[in-house]
Amino acid sequence: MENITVFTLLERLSNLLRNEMRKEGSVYGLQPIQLEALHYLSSCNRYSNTPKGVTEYLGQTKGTVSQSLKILEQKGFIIKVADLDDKRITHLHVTKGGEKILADVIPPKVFSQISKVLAKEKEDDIALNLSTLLRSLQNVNKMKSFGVCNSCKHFVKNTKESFFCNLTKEELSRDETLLICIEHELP
Amino acid sequence: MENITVFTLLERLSNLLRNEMRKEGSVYGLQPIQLEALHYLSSCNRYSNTPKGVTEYLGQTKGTVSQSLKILEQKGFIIKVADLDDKRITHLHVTKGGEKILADVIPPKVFSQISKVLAKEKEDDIALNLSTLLRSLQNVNKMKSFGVCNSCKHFVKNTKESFFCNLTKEELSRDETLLICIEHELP
DNA sequence: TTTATTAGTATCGACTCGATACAATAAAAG
DNA sequence: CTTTTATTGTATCGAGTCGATACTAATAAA
Repeated sequence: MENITVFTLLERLSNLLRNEMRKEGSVYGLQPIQLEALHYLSSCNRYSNTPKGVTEYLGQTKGTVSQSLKILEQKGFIIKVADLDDKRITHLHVTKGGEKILADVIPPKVFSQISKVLAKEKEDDIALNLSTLLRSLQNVNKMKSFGVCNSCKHFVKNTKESFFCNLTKEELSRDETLLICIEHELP
Repeated sequence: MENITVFTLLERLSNLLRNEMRKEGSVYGLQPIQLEALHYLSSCNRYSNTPKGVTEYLGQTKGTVSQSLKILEQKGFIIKVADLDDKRITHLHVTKGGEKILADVIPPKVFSQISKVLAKEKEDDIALNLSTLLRSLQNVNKMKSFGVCNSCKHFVKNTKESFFCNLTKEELSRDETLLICIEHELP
């Protein structure tokens, strides 16, 4: 057993990841944080694809996020759509161009090759452990969980094809139930 | 089993870590990257405590690292010592002040509290998995391993208290064998 | 001795990020 | 129904990151 702490290991993995993101993103003139924002927007639901959502997910100030989103918009990777009910809210949609870049860049090549080196069970085991670690940190920190819709305590499955959110009191499509939600809470 | 990839989980943990480092470091006017450099310097051996070592460990360009080190020196957290044999080389030593800050900041509070939430075995399990992941990524990337001296293929244990490096052909103290080495290679 | 290579610094421009200030809208309080 | 407060988002500033480039000094190789 190596006597390296979970923290130190995570610190090193974190650097590796960030450097790789920088390398991949630079091809398209995107910074790591911009790629992460784009990645989030491509996998969150209609309650979460706002500047506020990105802000809370990335843990930065709204001013900072506003700038990053401005650049993503200028480059044509997202478009802003005003909310119909609340005029303060802007929804951010990833464009075809944005999706294309994400498909090329996420996950970075170094990470996608891991599957070839590690056994499937081992990879699942790692994912499970990382998941446990993340949940623990979120609990200690009293942070939002940002889980997928169908694992939320507000999620209701009426029939095989009818889904409902008890918080927003709205119907949900099948695809939507697989997306990240800003209001997610574990049962 | 959640269908979130290892990459995505690591991305989120990485953000959490970085934000926490920023928060902790800001108390002392230090940026995340500066804390990481200081952390590395406090746990590496005499072959590795150079600007070059920090550069390779953090995966950045030497110009960038040179700037960060300049700030750490100005703040009195490290001192520069010229190498006796090779006049191009500078060794970086963490000062008492630097050690003090590290003890306060590393690991960030959020991470040290994890031990209270998770069982010891679970934490060890996570560390083992992270370690496997890191080694795999380093292999695929053909990166340096930056392991501790006594797990290196150049390490020789003569007697119970006599240690030797077959690469540098030098004697090693007991304490040194527990430090990170830039020349580390797995057997 | 000449020519690479290595270790490190200095400077520049594009970008991040927190802080602050601000505008617009919505919700709550009176 | 008006006033106050909270929420959502943008704009601007300064300190700092980071890669690129150019540079110096010292060592190693030809």
